[in-house]
Amino acid sequence: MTNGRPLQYDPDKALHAAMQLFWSKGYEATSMQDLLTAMELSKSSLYQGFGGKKELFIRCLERYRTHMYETFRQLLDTSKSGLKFIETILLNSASEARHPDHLRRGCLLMNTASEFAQKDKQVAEHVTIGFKGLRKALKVAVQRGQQDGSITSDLDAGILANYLACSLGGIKTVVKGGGDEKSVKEIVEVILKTLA
Amino acid sequence: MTNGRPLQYDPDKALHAAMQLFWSKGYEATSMQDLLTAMELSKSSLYQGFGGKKELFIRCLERYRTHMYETFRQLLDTSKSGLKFIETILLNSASEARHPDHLRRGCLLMNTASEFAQKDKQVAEHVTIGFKGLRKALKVAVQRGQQDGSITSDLDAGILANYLACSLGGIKTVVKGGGDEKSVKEIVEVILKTLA
DNA sequence: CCATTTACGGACCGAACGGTCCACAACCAA
DNA sequence: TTGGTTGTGGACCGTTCGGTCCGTAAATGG
Repeated sequence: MTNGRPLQYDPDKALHAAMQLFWSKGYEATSMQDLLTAMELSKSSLYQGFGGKKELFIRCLERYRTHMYETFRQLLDTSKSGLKFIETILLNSASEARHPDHLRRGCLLMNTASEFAQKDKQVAEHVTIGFKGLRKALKVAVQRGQQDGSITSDLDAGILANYLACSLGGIKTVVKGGGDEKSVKEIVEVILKTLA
Repeated sequence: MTNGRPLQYDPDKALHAAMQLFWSKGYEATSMQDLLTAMELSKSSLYQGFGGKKELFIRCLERYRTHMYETFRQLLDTSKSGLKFIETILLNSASEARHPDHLRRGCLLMNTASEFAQKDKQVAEHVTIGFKGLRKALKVAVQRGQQDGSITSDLDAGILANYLACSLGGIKTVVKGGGDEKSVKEIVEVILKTLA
């Protein structure tokens, strides 16, 4: 019972650092050493506090997901219209094209889906959950757009949300593949035209 | 000068096997052992014949790219219209959704862009070349579609080609993220509607 | 001040990694 | 048959991987 030596690191900060690293480098390419350095804790502390590499990674996925939802929610609340919200998100992804390499890192969820969602049931499940939440968030935005008239009601909100999730993934891919910002912005325009 | 012992393996077959493996597992997750087994040759032969892991990988990228172009060219030649060609490509990607995990592997070029194009200049260059070729092929198809009337001429062919490359990448991502075929087909419909 | 509890640093582990090297095998020309 | 040339199998290399373990540090309650 009761307390022993207190933690010498901030678990939240450490988790954040780990997430950033996984996000930039991917799972396989991130070594325990990398993590220890970035998280500023010792190996024993990492294993004690987070279990191991995979467990840590999954916690990073959860954190990323949660943060993403929260960001979307806030952004939607402060957006003039549903369409404007979506435009902001798409253009935000597009703007990564002019970032330096290490910041042109896409979306952790999609990267993970691409890297090894197929190989690990547990990870795949978390990716699926994340995608589902993304589509849900987009659907809410589309519905709001359909209500405020900024988005066509000719198409089902769920389908449009899926379409947008797909487009978002495509943009991330194009940017990672070296697409310049101008091209990506042109693509965004086409996508937005589809919604209007 | 002249000949010594003849090769005991088929270089083309071996390269093909390596490509399949990299395609399924990604670069980092594919070990030399995996490659030796799949290519059915010895370590020395691999180093002698292909240089090393990275060199081999790049040759796989080249092979993939070439094969992709060839496939597209043939398909376009036998397609009723530009739009039909694009529909075929998109639906083909969508159909991966019902494949078993190890065959739901997306596109080697895009996977590579996602995995580590940022980390290696040489690889990044090959990815860029591959993307450029893909966009070019799509542009040709769009132009044919605009000529035969199956695709709108309201939008620039180059922009539409970029949009399609993006959409293709998005579909691959969605499928990898566990999207079911029905949803993906609905997405394809929206994309096709944009073109018409 | 001591017992207990928890966290930490770092030595250590076996396995796997990509890569090198060399003795030997298999072919050709002379 | 022999010398030159190329390919092959496998031992071997140092490094790094993720992970374990233990002695010690730092806190608490009695």
